[in-house]
Amino acid sequence: MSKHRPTIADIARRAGVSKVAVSYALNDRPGVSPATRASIKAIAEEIGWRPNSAARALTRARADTVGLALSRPARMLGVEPFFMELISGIESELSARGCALLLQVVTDPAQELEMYHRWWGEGRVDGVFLADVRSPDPRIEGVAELGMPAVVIGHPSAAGSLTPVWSDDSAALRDTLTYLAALGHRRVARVAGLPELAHTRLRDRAQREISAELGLDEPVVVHTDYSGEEGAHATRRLISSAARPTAVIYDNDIMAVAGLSVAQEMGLDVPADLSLVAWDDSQLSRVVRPPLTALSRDIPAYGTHAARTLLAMVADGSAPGFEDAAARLVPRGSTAPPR
Amino acid sequence: MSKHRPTIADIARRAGVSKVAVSYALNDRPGVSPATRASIKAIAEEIGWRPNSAARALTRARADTVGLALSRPARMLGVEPFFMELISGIESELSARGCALLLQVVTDPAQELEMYHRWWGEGRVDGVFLADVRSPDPRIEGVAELGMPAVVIGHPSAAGSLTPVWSDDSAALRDTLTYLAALGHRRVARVAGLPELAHTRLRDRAQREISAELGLDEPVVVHTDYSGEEGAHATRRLISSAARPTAVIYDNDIMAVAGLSVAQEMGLDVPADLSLVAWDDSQLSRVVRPPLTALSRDIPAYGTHAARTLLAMVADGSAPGFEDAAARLVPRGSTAPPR
DNA sequence: CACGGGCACTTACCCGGTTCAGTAACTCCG
DNA sequence: CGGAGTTACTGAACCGGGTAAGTGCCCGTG
Repeated sequence: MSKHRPTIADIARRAGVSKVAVSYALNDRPGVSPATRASIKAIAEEIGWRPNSAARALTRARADTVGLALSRPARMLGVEPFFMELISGIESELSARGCALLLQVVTDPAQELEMYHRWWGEGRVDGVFLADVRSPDPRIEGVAELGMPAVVIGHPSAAGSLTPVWSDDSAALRDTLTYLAALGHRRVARVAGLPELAHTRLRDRAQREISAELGLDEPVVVHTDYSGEEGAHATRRLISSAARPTAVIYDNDIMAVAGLSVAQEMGLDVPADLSLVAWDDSQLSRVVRPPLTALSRDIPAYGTHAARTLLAMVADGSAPGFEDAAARLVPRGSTAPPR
Repeated sequence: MSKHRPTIADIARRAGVSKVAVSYALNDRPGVSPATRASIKAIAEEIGWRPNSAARALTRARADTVGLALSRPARMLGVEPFFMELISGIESELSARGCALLLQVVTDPAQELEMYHRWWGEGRVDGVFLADVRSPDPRIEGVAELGMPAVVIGHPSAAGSLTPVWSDDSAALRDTLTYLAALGHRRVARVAGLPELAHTRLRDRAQREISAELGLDEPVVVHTDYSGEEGAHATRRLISSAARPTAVIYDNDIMAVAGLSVAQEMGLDVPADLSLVAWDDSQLSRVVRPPLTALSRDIPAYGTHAARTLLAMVADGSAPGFEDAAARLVPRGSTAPPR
């Protein structure tokens, strides 16, 4: 067997036609007789021909690849199931359309933007996803300037001129606070994520407004880096504070689990003494005791929608944003009326 | 500003030389005077030129990309921090060498092999990683046949003719069992992962052999799908069995946490009534009460070594395998002498 | 039976960067 | 001062596909 991958020239030689005829035949374009087309396809199949993606990218100016750079420290990435689930959802849509995902883990947003410059300049990708949007976020303007198709995974208010795919955190928070208020809670605190992230700020504001509306106390919000350690620390502080909250909402599940452990360790009964809600549901929420009441959403579907939107942008030059379903509150054993 | 990305022809025109001179200048190859080289580089910098990766791949027959396809169901992926940490480690090495990572989540190994066929046939990747090796695993032979550089993330015994990068699970298990034996445990069970995975089998065998050596009881091993649910279920069964184990080793941390919850729910005191050990450490192990004794390893470093090995294979055609450090036992509050 | 038109296929050239084989001009040396 | 060797650079071809613009050939038709 020859050591080189077969090309259309090889097929053309075998079929006794020009390589143009082969190209037409394989791309199902008119200009070849059915008989020739069939024989060309048979030969292609037989020698295991695949179109060289580089050659194709060169003429079509399409890479059939989209990029995702994540700017979180490595230790943070393992922690949250969110990204893996998002990626698997993105993938399922991409692979169905023969598109690949280029992934890069970087340490900061500046480096991420530089990555996008490189990818775009090198023609490696047709578009990118932007996650973990900050406010303000230099990536937004940077990517917009490049004219590269991009989908922001986050609220429109933070997406600038780019196309957003988002879910309504405010509605989810309203459900949760309404539920907690109905149970009789008045002091609902929140252990939030990184304060520089746009969605953290949006949640902060929504919580203040909705709390006021519902007649709850002004909420105490503690910002963390999403790690279990900081979640535990924040919980300890909240429990020890003068106006101890009767319910706490955590911006991810690892912090909620950490909070649960801390509360139990400090002799509190969950949910009688303290109710806990985890934002984003995972197996973790279900395996601890009591199981955690959680804000559940279909993250793979979220990724799928983002991918679909990005592919539409690449194909048509633009695409409408997409609002995904809001997270759904799943009450479990960690919430109850306060004592 | 022109709508097209600048090419070396643009630079050549501006510099008043041929595009060949530009190519030589930009690649630091002899054949251009220092003055010309400098001016060409300045122009390239000024107009923001980047080499088109497709064009480059076409001539050099190098994609500067390696692939990783993961064949686990989506819901499984989010659960384990392992892959995200591995990927971030792989990335850090790749990006330092200007290489990209193509990621694909597929549903089964057959599809994964098909993916590798496609990638290789299309010239999209220079090599791939193989994770979650089964025994037997059709991917091993399939990839070997293609002649595609590949690194197996797993034990040499399962890697066939491919190059392995692995860590010694047997040594880690020996440390753990020796430690538990020293504490006085005799019935040490294990809640293991998928039985079809080669490393699960290796651990199973090692556990039997080492247990016998140390004079422990023949170990009970329950296989699961790595999910918290099955971990909880397995733990319930073990606790309810006639010969209840006094210590349990879990093949991942989510199952260990699930097991901890189940044990506590069933009224057992951890560690007095039941000692627990988690294989692979994460934040999770530290935030629960008691914190879990864990087999800790530097997973990003593992990924880095795998990437380094693969890049060496791509460059030189072959590379020696690499044995990474074995997991280190980190004793925490979940292990103690049996009552 | 000449002519328009469609079919099946080819020739020629492009994409963007690399490589090989020149070719002038300039330097060195006997 | 002629020939060898070096330097700085260029033209043409190539990688593996794609597209635009032909070119014969057969067919139907007025």
